[in-house]
Amino acid sequence: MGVKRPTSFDIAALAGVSQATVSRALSHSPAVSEEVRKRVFEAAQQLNYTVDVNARKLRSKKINTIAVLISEDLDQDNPINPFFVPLLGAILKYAGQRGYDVLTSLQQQSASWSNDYGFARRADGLILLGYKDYDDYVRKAEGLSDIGEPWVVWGLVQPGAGHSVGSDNAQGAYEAVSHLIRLGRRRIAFLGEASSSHPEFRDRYDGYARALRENGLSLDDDLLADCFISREDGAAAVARLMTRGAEFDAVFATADLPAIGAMQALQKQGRRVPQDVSVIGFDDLWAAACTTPALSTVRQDTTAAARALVDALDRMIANEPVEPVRVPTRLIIRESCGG
Amino acid sequence: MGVKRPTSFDIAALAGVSQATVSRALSHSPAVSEEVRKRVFEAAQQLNYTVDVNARKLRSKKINTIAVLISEDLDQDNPINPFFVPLLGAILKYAGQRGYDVLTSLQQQSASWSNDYGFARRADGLILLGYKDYDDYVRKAEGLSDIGEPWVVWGLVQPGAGHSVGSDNAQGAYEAVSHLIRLGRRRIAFLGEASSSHPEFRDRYDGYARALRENGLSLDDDLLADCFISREDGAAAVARLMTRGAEFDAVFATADLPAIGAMQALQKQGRRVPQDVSVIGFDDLWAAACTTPALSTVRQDTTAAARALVDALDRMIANEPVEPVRVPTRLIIRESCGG
DNA sequence: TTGTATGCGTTATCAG
DNA sequence: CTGATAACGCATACAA
Repeated sequence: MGVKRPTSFDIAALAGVSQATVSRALSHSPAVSEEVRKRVFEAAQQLNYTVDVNARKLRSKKINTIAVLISEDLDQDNPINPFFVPLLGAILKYAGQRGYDVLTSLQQQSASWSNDYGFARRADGLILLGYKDYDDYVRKAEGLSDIGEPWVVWGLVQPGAGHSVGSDNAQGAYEAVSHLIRLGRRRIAFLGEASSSHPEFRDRYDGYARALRENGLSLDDDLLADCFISREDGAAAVARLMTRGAEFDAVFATADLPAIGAMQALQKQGRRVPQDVSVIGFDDLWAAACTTPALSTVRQDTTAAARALVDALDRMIANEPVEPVRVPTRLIIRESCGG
Repeated sequence: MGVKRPTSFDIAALAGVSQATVSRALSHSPAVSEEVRKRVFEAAQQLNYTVDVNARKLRSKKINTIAVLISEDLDQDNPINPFFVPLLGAILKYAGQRGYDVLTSLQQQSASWSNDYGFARRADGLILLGYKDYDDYVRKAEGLSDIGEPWVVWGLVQPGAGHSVGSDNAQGAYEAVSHLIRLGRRRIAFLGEASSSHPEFRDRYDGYARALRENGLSLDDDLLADCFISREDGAAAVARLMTRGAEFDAVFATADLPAIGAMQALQKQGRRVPQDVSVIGFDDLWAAACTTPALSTVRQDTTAAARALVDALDRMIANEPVEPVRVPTRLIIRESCGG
């Protein structure tokens, strides 16, 4: 408690060198003799010294901190999109390896990305997870551009926009739906927002549509059910399909949460999964393996995503050019699609 | 990019006051006239000024930052204990409300809590989530005491140890097992580590034992199956019980993850849940509502937990006395226990 | 209520 | 390779 922290001057005195030399030695500057470096480290250890990061950050240009801003308010049960959880974990891990501290903040979706984290020199750059729709995204992005701090956003991948990193949504959906067709399914419902205001979901819809087309199946609007990322929405969407008398033998959902809701709704209506209806989701939440039947899904690679995000941000911080990244997905076959 | 950040001197010049006055005005010091405060805020807004947090942290004693250290390596599928996720979310939210920044870090369980975060004046205090066992805990705690930085740990509640905040594990378990007995279950298996090296689980075991005792049921070692917090462990534990021919009509697991694994293993062996075997878990992960049947469980109140953790830490930082906190749990009845 | 002066603990720029 | 010395941007004791 009361013990005063030692400063680099204390180390200098103990090691018999100047304070400047201590600083150099501790930051592994090449311009310091092995002999002196050793003395400094020993003194530091002896006094239990560590650098005051605040002084360092004040003085140096780079701050070695990344801020992760997560938009919350997904729904009641899931204040944050569960997919973000392993993604955040991967970011924490990889950023840590790269020597970055990570500040994490939950934000109301309505809040501006730039308000809290702009300008304060808290972080060198921002990683953004989640936005409500494309308009919301654009508005927030503009706020960020104004403050000039580097940022990357997870989700949509825009050609030419280096700050965009996302899964290969179209391809992932294409593979999932192709698999369903290969299993003999012909009437495949699509659960999700296909509107252009949700580009990621739109991409998944495009993959869905392409798979149908290439297999000579026609698109049927009766099989489209709008829903957002929640179990309740998925259940409601399936209920709507059934109420309107749509016939379907498979469901492709744009996220695992609605897929799980869909399975539960189907089972409640006495339709067996996968015998009567195949179900495939998107994300591969860990809970996907806990449902009965276990959920087949399109896995998003959170490790690769985290690397891409942090690397992109790191390059932007260093003022290097950055390309948008599209992270490959992988189809995970469990029980819910039957084979 | 290249635009230089304005400093408080720039604001001072624009507002026609001294830098010190700017500082006072912006930190809402009472000793500044309304008139001047207004001018300062206008100037700040005009120049898009925000305080450099690093300079502030260097200069002032308190740095308004909390570090959350999460021990990882739970198992392959779950690099971090899923229960920590909503807890972290609640901490981020509440700490944000209280004006704290939050640094989050994943650590190998083997790592020392103090190594990275001690001394560097990154944070005013530490919140610790997860430790391997009691020995591990003690070792880490000692390291922390050495550095003298305030810390609180989630988990066990030690009388007199203000840095300990946890659920009322014994009571939660007691209520769950009592409920099973009320449903007519008589042979209730306990899944978890009951050893004294895992105090939280030991408390849950004590609650289990008390419920049996008070209802005239005897403890039977045949119904105890060691397992840690993972689906695989839960499944394996049930398999062991069955292999050794133990008869049981209910399972109480010390966490949802093994409870889910147990359900899956039971179903795979053709035993119906809840008709043949009731199952209750502990935590109330969101995934508990996604299983079939939906999992009954003892909910840990992450919101209250987060408040308790942050409040305790806040008091320690302010050098005020702190009492250990035991957060109440709530039994959530779903389908897996049948009633 | 406001201004002046000082220092927080580093890193960076110069000399030597 | 090392040592003075000057910032970094703010908060605060003290004086007015």
